Amino acid sequence: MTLKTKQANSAAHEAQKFFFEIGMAQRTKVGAALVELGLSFPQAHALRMLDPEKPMPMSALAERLFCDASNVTGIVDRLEARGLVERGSAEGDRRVKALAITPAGMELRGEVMEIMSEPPEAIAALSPTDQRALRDILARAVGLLRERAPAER
Amino acid sequence: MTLKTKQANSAAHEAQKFFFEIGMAQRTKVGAALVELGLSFPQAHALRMLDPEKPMPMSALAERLFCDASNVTGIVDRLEARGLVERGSAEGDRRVKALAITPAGMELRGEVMEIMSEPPEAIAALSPTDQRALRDILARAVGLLRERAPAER
DNA sequence: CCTAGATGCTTGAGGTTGTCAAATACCAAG
DNA sequence: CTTGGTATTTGACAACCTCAAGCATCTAGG
Repeated sequence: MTLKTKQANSAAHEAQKFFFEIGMAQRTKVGAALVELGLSFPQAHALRMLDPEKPMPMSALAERLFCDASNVTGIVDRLEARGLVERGSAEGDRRVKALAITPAGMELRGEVMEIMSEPPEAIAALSPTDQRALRDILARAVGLLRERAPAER
Repeated sequence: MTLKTKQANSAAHEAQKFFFEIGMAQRTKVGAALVELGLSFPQAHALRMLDPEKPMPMSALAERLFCDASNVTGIVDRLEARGLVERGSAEGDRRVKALAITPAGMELRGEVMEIMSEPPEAIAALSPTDQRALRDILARAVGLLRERAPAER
């Protein structure tokens, strides 16, 4: 412990190093693909989070985006200006705006989903066996996380 | 293919879904820890990329940050204003600024490294066996990537 | 030497994201 | 009807980011 610095717990730390590197590369790739669509990362994320089935209040979107409600105003402004999203009125409470995706928005949203679900090159390069193993391990990881912190709110 | 949509290649795609989710959570956690240090993500990243041994030109940092050189000017301005970094002069070419980390910068850099090398909760929650397996698979992934694209510049 | 082009960095304009505090409009309970 | 809470917007301010233009400096051709 004193000589070898941190030998213990090193598997998770090394994994994190690679995880981070792959994530960085992916972020760059995705970012480039999004500019092609004329979308910034937050805009794309907002489009992803919106429910095609049911309109959603601004506040709900802010929560999903982990940012201030006043920030969402601007993001939605730009999306609405391009006709991708509409601010409707919610029934029962005239304060809340019901965010709905327009057909044009759905179209773009589809492309965004495709871009962002595309696996990073590093993962795509793995053997099918490794890919399955990776998926299973990551599935376990998020599973463990969810069962450990279920009462987060 | 027509009925089941995309069944093929789904392992990598599912893996990517989990990968993205873990990455998002980690980004939030790291971001929060960085504000504690009074650092933004780009600033922390810059600090990480600087070489403690050898001063580095602005352009080199811009490359590592994947952004425009003019952007680096501002980021370094703020780091320098806090005494974390110094713009020295490079020998041989009076145009280039040699970026060096100050002792205070090294201190903060250490904390940043620690924060960012901390594995996401999801990964930390895995069994040691899974952690090792994950590390090995990710190591193979970045290895494959590097050997496939060695002549990137 | 000296001049033309290339290179490293900064500056300025302009846009998006982000936060906070204050304003507005509305709901809901006393 | 008044009082307090909630949803959204606005305005001020800061950071990040890109592009185009500018400045100083280097380098190569004549």
